[in-house]
Amino acid sequence: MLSVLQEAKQQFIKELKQILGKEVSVSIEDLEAPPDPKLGDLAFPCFSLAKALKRSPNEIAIEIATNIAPQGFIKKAKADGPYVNILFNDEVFGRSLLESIHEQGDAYGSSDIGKGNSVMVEYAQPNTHKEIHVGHLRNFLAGQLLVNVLRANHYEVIPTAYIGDMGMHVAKCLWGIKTFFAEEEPEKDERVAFLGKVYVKAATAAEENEEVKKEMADLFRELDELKGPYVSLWKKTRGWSLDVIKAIYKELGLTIDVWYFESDFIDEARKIIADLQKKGIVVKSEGALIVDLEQEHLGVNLLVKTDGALLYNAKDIALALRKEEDFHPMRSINVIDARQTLAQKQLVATLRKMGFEKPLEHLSYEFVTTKEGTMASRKGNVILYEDLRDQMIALAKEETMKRHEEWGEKKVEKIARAIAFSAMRFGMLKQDLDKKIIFDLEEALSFEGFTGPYLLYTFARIQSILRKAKKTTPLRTTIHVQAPVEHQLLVAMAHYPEILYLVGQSMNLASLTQYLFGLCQVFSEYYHEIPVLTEEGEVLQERLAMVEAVSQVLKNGFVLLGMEPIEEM
RNA sequence: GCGCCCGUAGCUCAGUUGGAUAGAGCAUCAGUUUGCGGAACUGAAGGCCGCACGUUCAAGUCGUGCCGGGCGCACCA
Repeated sequence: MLSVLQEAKQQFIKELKQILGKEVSVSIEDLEAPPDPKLGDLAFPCFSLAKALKRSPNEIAIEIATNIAPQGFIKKAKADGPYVNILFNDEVFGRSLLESIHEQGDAYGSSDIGKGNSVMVEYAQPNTHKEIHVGHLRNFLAGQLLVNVLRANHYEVIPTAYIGDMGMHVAKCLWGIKTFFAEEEPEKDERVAFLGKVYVKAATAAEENEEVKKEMADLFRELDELKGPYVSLWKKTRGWSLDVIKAIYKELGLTIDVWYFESDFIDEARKIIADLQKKGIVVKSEGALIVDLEQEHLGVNLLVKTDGALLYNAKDIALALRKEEDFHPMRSINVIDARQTLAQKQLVATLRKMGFEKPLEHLSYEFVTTKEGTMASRKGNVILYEDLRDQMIALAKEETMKRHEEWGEKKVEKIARAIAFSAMRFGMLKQDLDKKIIFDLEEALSFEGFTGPYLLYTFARIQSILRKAKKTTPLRTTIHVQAPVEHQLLVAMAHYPEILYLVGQSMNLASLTQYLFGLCQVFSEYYHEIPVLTEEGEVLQERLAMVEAVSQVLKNGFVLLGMEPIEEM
């Protein structure tokens, strides 16, 4: 189904084709948006035509503009230098758009592009025995946004978590418990904090003492085979972590359907490696087992350590094969930290050597640092997710109570949570994935400007208007635009389907937040300039229809971002 | 040393995949409320788009080289 904007574009293209004849080809992709809305709604640059026709682009533009008849979506065409700019007929364009938004409702903006395509998205990959910090948050939220956007484009998405429940970090932690805290049994809500504390102590002990390191490595090898005295402690502490991870996924709205655990791939990985050794793909080098990828300029893929312990890369091979076996996804996207780009390439190259040709896509994102530098559990400068969340909720509560002294505690709590989570989500998603986030608490706690709460506020004001109007009269979809800002608002809403489509294709997630912020800005301007409730009759109804449409578009965007569209705040 | 990413306003970032006069937020200054919610709006100020060549009608955007920052490159995950 075509969006209204596409229909308008098609009409423009059709007219262009009629004027230009068959000797030159023009397509929808040639159309642009003019830099200044005053210039028009769509622009057609004549440069490439100038070359083909050997005439000046300005001349061509004038000729085209004079030959375009005002009809349908097109109110006027004019030549501005080498561009043909057209203005929309607000009555036709506005009515089609408002009808389209009203009819499609929650589905407005979605496309069918992904129909019949399955996509596996792996994105929530924390380790057990460690605390969740703001770095994980970027991964969780970006991954979930990708899932939501792909689903809105009707891809059949399989959201997948991969939990690092086995590895050196686990061994270190268990060693730490046995060595320093054998007697301690933490309270239920302090279990993971306890594991974090143990990890730091164990990690420093390992750095200071070679003997300790050896003990840990021995422990790891035993654990790796799921044997020995530590298995029961591993199971218990692993359970502690999983409880917390699941709770956090739930409160962040992660819709994980498939759970994979690193510990499940140990046997498979060993079998695969043995098989690859026979085939000569895996070879022994410096005592370790590797795949030589020098020819691909990817160094060596180290799979098994000299002491026989499996490395992460080895289990990743098994994971990739298992995904294929379980789901046969047409595409497979891994949302992983940019620091693992080489490892991801090595994985793909190794799989190719094995005859597994399906490419894995790596949606890479830069990590989150503090002003002081990289966060590391050992350095003790990590900003824990739960601390951030609690601070944001506390601040949101304070601000909410300031504004609504009459509200009860329960209501304040509910609204404050929505505000705090919107700030957190938006803050993590508003920036391009390939830019580092230098985490600044003060900035994170800001609720003004380009922030989640600003969007919620805009939405809440819309709801306030709609509540007061009580919708006693049926909504009209005719429109008589009087001010430029009304026209701008229509155009902005019309762009939503295109944005959603492009975000799905390019995985440029931040552009969705940019778009929604821009829409809110235009609406805020409208809000200050155009009265609604003081109007009567048809004008009132038309403006309510407009406001309701904005409400719908914003709501659709909020759902994708995981922001709760609250009625008041 | 090799590879990848980043460099745009004081700070944090956009820039429609090569198009018109480079835009937002924060901070600063000056305004707007007995009109639907001031978590808002309007305006001002603020730019050798890291530097230099090149490609072409056109470069913040593409190519090459340099400078600066980050990350990765064999037993961590």
